[in-house]
Amino acid sequence: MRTLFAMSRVFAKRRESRHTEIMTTRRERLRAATIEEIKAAALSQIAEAGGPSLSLRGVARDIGMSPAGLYRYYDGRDALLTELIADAYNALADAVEAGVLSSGDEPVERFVSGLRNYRMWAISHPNRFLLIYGTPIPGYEAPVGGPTVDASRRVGGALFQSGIDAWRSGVLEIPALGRVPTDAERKFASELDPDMPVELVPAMLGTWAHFHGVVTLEVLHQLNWMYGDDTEVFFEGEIERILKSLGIGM
Amino acid sequence: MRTLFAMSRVFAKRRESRHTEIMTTRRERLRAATIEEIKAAALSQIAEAGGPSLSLRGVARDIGMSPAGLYRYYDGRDALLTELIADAYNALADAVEAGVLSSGDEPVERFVSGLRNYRMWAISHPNRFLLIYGTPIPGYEAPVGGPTVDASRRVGGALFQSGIDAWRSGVLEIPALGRVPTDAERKFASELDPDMPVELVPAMLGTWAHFHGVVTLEVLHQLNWMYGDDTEVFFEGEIERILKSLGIGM
DNA sequence: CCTTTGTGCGAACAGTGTTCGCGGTTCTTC
DNA sequence: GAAGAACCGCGAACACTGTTCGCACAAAGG
Repeated sequence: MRTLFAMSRVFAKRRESRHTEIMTTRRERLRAATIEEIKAAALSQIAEAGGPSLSLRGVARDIGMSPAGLYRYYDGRDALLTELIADAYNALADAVEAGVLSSGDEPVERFVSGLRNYRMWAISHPNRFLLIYGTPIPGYEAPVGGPTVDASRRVGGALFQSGIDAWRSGVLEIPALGRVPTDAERKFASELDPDMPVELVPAMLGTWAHFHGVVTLEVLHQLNWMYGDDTEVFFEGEIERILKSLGIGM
Repeated sequence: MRTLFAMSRVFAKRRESRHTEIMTTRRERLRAATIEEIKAAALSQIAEAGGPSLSLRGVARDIGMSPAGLYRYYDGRDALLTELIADAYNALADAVEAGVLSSGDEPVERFVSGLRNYRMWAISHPNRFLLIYGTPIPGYEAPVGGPTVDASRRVGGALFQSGIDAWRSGVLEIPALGRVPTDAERKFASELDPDMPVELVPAMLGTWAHFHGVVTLEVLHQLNWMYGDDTEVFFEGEIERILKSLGIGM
């Protein structure tokens, strides 16, 4: 045991001497491992009983640590939640991006594949989905400049990007906006692509709201009275209606 | 004071002797008043800090009662929540129905008015809205045959009814369903109106999902990065897009 | 008038998040 | 290599939560 400790220290020192930037001392490695263990336990607890019933003492029991000890890693329950929320956003964004990328060259198909992965991730991780798009945790409030806001943008970004790609292919018919575009809409559109019609921005946001509503109702089992456990048939129908409203007849 | 009590007892006795069905003894009246007080305190607490942080001891403090005393009125926190959830469903249904009824004779206008009131109620009572359409409360589970399921049907019923009225007026153009209708969809349609096309059922559910998604994102402030505090302009735009997808060009 | 029923409360139990101060380990610096 | 700083983990405690139990009292019914 002691020799092992000594060896790892030697390795750490060696690395440290080579490039002081990425130095991994023994403590730092253990710390990283502990953090992973904490997050894994918390995630498992959330998956089982939902985000609001995440218990610090519970994860402490799971990993065999005293509740007070956890405070060396997270400054309370809210801090742990903040990280888990950011992770959830990122995981959802990853799923969407993966769907877009892994699905041929046809832009509309890629777009639809992104939507499908959005849904699949939500259905597969309902409690994590509700962590980011459900009722905010009581005491919790997202840090204004924190990691959650960046991560939440990634989700919208991935969807927007594939939507714009679909528009670039020329198959979308965005109907005229029945009102004056907002300054923010105009700014957002011109920053993304100067040639983009402003109407595309509210159309994409509305599309997101539409299928997000479907997914939310699915996750909360609010459609089961009509479709039982097979709500996917409804989701696929809504995909078609969404595409039609974007001027795409499949 | 004593005379007043005596009088009310006389009245109670008299009523009881006349028709024993609807008897309001002194105790029953006091009990009803206490229940109202409890619910009011709980509602105020929810409005302030959200449903999950509803505290039994808190409402006990607010109304000047011991925590244990509350158990004479509600069999624990979940029972109180069940009633508040049912109330919230009913209040939302009332709002939708009021919107439909108070808005002229034109069916589409009535329908849209229902949607607008759905949104308005949600924006005005965000925490009650999240009580019914947000993350379920940790320990809580809706009683299978309880009052919450009936109340939740009322919301859908009001929306469906006004949607069907709009269809009856002949202005809706429901696009063909790209799949075989579900048995449940067929049954539901034929029970509501034998002449109704089956496609109307998923179309109405999808419409609900669409604007429900918008409202949910509004309530959770998930659209503020684009529209600031004025998300109504976006909602109204989505109303138009919804109508267009139902074949109605405003 | 006496009994039954309903009502309210204090105390207690098990659970929670969080803070504090103490030992012991690990790293850093001289 | 030794001294000092930084970090880690824990037990105890505090304030809070929902819930249960038994006891006292008021109201209702015979």
